[in-house]
Amino acid sequence: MPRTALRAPAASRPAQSAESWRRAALEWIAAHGIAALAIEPLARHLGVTKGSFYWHFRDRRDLLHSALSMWEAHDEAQLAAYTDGSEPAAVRLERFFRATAKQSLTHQVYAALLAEQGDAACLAVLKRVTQKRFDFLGAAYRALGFAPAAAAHQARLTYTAYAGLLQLQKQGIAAPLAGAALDNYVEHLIGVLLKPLPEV
Amino acid sequence: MPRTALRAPAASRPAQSAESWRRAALEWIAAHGIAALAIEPLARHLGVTKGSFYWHFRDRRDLLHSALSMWEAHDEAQLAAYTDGSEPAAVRLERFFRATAKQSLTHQVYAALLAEQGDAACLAVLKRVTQKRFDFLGAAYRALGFAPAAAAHQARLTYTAYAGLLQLQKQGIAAPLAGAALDNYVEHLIGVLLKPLPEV
DNA sequence: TGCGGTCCATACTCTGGCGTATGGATACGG
DNA sequence: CCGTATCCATACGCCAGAGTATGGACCGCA
Repeated sequence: MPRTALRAPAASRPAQSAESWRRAALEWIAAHGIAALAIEPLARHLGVTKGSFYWHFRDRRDLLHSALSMWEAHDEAQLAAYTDGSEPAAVRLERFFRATAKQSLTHQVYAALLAEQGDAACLAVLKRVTQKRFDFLGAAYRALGFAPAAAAHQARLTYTAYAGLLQLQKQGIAAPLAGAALDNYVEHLIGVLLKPLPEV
Repeated sequence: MPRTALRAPAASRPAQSAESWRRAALEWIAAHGIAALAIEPLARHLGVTKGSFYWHFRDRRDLLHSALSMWEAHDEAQLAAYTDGSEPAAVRLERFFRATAKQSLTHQVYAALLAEQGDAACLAVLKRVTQKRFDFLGAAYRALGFAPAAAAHQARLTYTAYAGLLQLQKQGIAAPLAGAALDNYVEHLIGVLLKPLPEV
């Protein structure tokens, strides 16, 4: 562990190796899951040894929490990009749908987090991120004219469909849905999920 | 490992300890995931030792595959109950929705299987089960009057919403949705997912 | 030139789970 | 009453990964 840096890390050198550990950890999680995040295999993957790791981090939990914090911040920034704009709700949601449909590291990490149950801190991160996204969807649906209760239900339906598709894609089931097929499906989703509810 | 039983297992005695191992394995998987399925902890949980395990099974893979086969057979039987009936498609689907909404061991195991990536055999089981359920939904939607492509999309939407809800519930996020709230949501789903598509 | 600080390699110990070997206990048939 | 088969406990060896201790390479600076 870095003993309370007495001197600033010499801004000239890169020396951002802690960052690479965090990034590598997220990629590893996305690929193999949280439980599979081990120090020595990751070190081998990076071409270094544990000596490096234990200089930058206290232990495995430290790396895990540190990496997830980084991920959470990134996700919040991502979401904010869709909250700030003052465009109409329908347009914003459509844009959100289309952007979210594309697989990326962020979503893979989310899938891993949702899949395995890590410790309390991991669950807390997962809860915060999920709640933020959920609230975003609920607000969007209300802006679309849904009644509060219906908006909540619709947000839940939309979000669970997102989460479920993530899992299925991750396992290679339900065809990767690339290109035209994906667009086609997204259009279907927009047709079903973004239309005002029929009076029941 | 049982050396090629020279004599039938004396039908008088229960001696079905292999079954208890399988059941316990499924419960353990439902609770802690596939990766966490270990022999010694499970033996401690059962109040026995590894000696018992290695008499009934060759190794960990043996138990895992054996338990999952049992689970798969159970799931197929469950699904068949909704395929056999000659009731109208809409009624059948509604019944399916309501029944599926209740959490149970089967669904927890499915969630675990969907979450972590085990070996090839596990993935094969997962694929078969998913495909069967998916086909069931697709056929039901076609019977409801959906065009083939739309039925496939709708089946995907429905199924991913199911899978996603499973995961969220498993993590204790999105409120367990018990009782009235659950019924309420299921009604919403039926309203959104079981109505014929509006002409787009 | 030597000194402190940064970053990593090497060489341990320790823990937990896997798989094996072997013997003990119980029940049943002859 | 003995032999055999079933089922499980005990006691090992083995291995991978966690965490620790220590030294060494390299750099900036006085």
